[in-house]
Amino acid sequence: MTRPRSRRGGGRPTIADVARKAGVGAITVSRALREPGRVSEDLRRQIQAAVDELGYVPDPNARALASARAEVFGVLVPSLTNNVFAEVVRGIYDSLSDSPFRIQLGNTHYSGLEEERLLQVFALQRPAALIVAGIDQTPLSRKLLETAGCPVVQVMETGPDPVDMLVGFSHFDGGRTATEHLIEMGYRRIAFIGARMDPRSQRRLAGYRAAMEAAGLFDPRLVTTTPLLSSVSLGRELLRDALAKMPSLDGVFCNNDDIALGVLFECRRAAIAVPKTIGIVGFNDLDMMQAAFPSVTSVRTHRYEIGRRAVAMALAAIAGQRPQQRVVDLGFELIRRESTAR
Amino acid sequence: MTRPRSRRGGGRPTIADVARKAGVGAITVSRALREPGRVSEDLRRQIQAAVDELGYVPDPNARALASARAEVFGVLVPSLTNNVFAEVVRGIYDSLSDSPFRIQLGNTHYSGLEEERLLQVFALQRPAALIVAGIDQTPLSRKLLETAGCPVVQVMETGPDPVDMLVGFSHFDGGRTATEHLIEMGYRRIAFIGARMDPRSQRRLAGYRAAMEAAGLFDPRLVTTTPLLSSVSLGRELLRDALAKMPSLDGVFCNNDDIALGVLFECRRAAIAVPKTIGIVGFNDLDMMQAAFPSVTSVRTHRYEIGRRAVAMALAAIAGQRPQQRVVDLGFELIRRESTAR
DNA sequence: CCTTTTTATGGTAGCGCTACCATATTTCCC
DNA sequence: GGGAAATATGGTAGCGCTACCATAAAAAGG
Repeated sequence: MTRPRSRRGGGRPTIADVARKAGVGAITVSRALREPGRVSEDLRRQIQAAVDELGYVPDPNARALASARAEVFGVLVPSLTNNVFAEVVRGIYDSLSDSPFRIQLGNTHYSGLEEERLLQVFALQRPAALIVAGIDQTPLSRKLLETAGCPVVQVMETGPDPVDMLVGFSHFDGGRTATEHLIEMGYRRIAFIGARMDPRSQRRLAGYRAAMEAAGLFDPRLVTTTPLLSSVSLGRELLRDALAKMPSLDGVFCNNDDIALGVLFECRRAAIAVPKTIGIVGFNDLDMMQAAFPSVTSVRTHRYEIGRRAVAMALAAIAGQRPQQRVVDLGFELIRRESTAR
Repeated sequence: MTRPRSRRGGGRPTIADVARKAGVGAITVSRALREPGRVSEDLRRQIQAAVDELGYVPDPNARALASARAEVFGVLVPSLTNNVFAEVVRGIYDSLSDSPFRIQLGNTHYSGLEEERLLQVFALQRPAALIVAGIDQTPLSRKLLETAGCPVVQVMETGPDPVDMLVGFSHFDGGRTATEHLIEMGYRRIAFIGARMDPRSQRRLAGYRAAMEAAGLFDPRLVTTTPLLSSVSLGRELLRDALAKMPSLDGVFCNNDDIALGVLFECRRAAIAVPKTIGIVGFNDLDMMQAAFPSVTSVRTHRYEIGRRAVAMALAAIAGQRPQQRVVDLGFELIRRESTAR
């Protein structure tokens, strides 16, 4: 006579096994595990003993089906290889590693359509929370987020109109601050060089432009952009392009640190003195900016902290707490280094 | 009178709705979606029409519960910010984006214990396949992989005894080839500099040592390592340490490209000529190695391809095909550049 | 002391899907 | 043309868990 239970399953103990062993109902086991406060001290101990003895672990799939809510955070980022998002994701992972929540990571490849597709897939799982990069969702994506029925945290930016919650900083201000620093250090013909001109890069460019116009220095020929993905090599090429258009440029604000490093290498290869002839500012302040020779001025952003804060806000919302502030601006810092020390 | 169905669910159409609309049994709908070949052309069309009209999408949680198998690939990597693993993960994501499989990503932080913990969590979901970095699992991890009941692909290395399948290359050979290149170019007091000495780095070091000993050049004072995580800044520090121990060194084989870049920057800062006074070789050949000035010789590894191949092998195994080869060596290439062109 | 409210526990009925088996229906073969 | 084998479809019974409601026991209130 074979035991009828676990006909297909791998024979793992189920909640019924625990209930039998502890001499209680299955539902009480379920409660003891999820809401210990609602079960008497006595039974709780008995149940815990049975759980330990059998090595019972709840099946996440059964749980998700029965409760129509999976213990999953959906996370959507535009890139997995870009160090910036890798840091945000790391902050999210670290913050969730001690919680029961798993992470469902999606890569939108900077595509709104792909973001819509992934949000649709993610919604099927009824996630406990959604974390998405940026605030420029398509109308459909925004509707999907609004109707997801779970806390939503947009990250990396600030803005006036979050779907639910928002953690980040102002890319416009970052771009303006970087440019003002170059102006302050005496540079005048300051170029903007940017690859992968996503909305955040566009706002950095807008900040650059605002600073340049305020100083009466703006000239459209100073701006060199491309939709290609950022890379160090691309930074080299873009500086060559920028110099071809405007041989007299004396400063560069780079969209990000990869580009800045490429610009630095190209300057050295072309024997252009940094910071004497050309000043360079990057964005994000990756570790290598500090190590470079000359070290490179950059706008430090708090990417890891953005990930952590996003999770903290989502967890609070799941626990039913309304946040003090739905929009958190974590700011940035200009780190002055040799590349602009004229 | 309220409709009893979708008591808790969000009112999404279920397989029963589709079956009713198409005038068939629920199980036939299920089959039409999963094994179209087993359902007649006629019904398939009817069912497809009903699916389209209702916008039906199967519930992954219900599917996982009923079939005791989730459409999930578990992926375990030691780091999310290390570009090397980010590329592997990108290859995995890209290969799975058109499949029904989701990805469950875990970060072991280079810890065997954490790997065990994550494997235990992942196993609960009964994933369709597991992809793990490295071949140095703890005995418990190895047992968990063997009893997971799904295809397992270890990646990043080659080796004699895979749990199931294996895609990668020989780090020992990579280290030896890099070192032999330096010897061939006339360098003699060649240092090894390495951070985060995980098993793969250890094997690169072993390859270095083999090449040095074969040439009668090995000296333990040439080896500088640290368990700290790799970074460009750390590369600078380690070169200083290495020079303090052995001021006459004339070549450096670096554990990875971040370290190599740090070494390059430190050389420039200390006005040490590269490649004249010191030759530098990195490992992985990140884009920036080509862009650097001077450009840096490195061992190119096929990280994205490793991810793609791992998925291809896993999918084949899921489809019931026994692989031609359980171990795939994707090799590497030494890319010679200015940093060793004495 | 007898209601009314609260607290603690359990039973039942699914969540939406698929494994398993049963039942036609068709095709094949000698 | 009759029986075996293959093909096509459906019914039933769960997968392991939790929402919902019911009930019993204890606490509170007058």
